[in-house]
Amino acid sequence: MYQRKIPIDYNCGLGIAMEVIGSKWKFCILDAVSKGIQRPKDLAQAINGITRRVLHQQVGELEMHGILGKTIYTEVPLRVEYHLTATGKTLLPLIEALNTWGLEFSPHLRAILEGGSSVKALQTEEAIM
Amino acid sequence: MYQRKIPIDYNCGLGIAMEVIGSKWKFCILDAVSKGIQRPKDLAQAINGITRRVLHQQVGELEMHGILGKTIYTEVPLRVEYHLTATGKTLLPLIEALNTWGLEFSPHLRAILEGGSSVKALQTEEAIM
DNA sequence: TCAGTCAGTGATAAATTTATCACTATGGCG
DNA sequence: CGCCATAGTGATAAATTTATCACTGACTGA
Repeated sequence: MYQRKIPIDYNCGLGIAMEVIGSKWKFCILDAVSKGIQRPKDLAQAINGITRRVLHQQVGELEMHGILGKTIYTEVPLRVEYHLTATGKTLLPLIEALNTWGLEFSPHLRAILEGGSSVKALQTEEAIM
Repeated sequence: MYQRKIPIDYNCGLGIAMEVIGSKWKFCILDAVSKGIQRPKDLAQAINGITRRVLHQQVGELEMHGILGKTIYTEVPLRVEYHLTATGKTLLPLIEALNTWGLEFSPHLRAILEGGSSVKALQTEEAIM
């Protein structure tokens, strides 16, 4: 794994949370696992846009951080399943809340980024006094 | 601002949320602003480790996304204040929750990353069946 | 004029995260 | 053996985010 050069601030809860779950795919992975999708192959199919390589990287970090657990069944063909640990389960409400917020905010972001001339309500509030 | 090459998925709430608040400093900035620290200079002092340049970048994005509003007082010396918009305020509970979670998780992360030989409870659960 | 405060910008480098592509390894099965 | 499916790794490039450093600009007051 990548060896950090800038140290983590263990006193900033937000920083810690970001370190553990703040990446492009981790939320999605946890969400999928919580819904019963447990095998790498299925995860890769279920999560739109992720590649096997990246999935492994992210899952590996989640496992290392104690958010996901891994079970290897020595069947043929090989079967591997990931599951949320107790710690991992404490994240679910946060994920759900963030997802909900994001979906609500989505149209605004789209309007802002795509030069929405229609939606102006939430646009930059800038005032000169 | 940086021009994305990989497009955003507007259907993934988590992705949207990450786009808007998922960065090293944004949470901290919002937290500070919500506590009444509103001027750039004060924010730069209050947030440990951030530089003026980066602060401006991040604040600018938050403003563009409609999370922060900006008021310019044409006094001397110039005074600028940022404040949470209505949308921004909807983020506060999430920030609080993430911060709390992070602080609770902090010791585990530290133990894991710093080769903790003492704390083993939450370590990788890997089983072979 | 010169230093001092405050807010901000431009160019660029460094750090970090994600993505690509080509591989290895195990075992079943025709 | 050759080919399938599964899970995984190594090397490296590309994308993205953060950091550095030197600036501009407006204004005050000595």
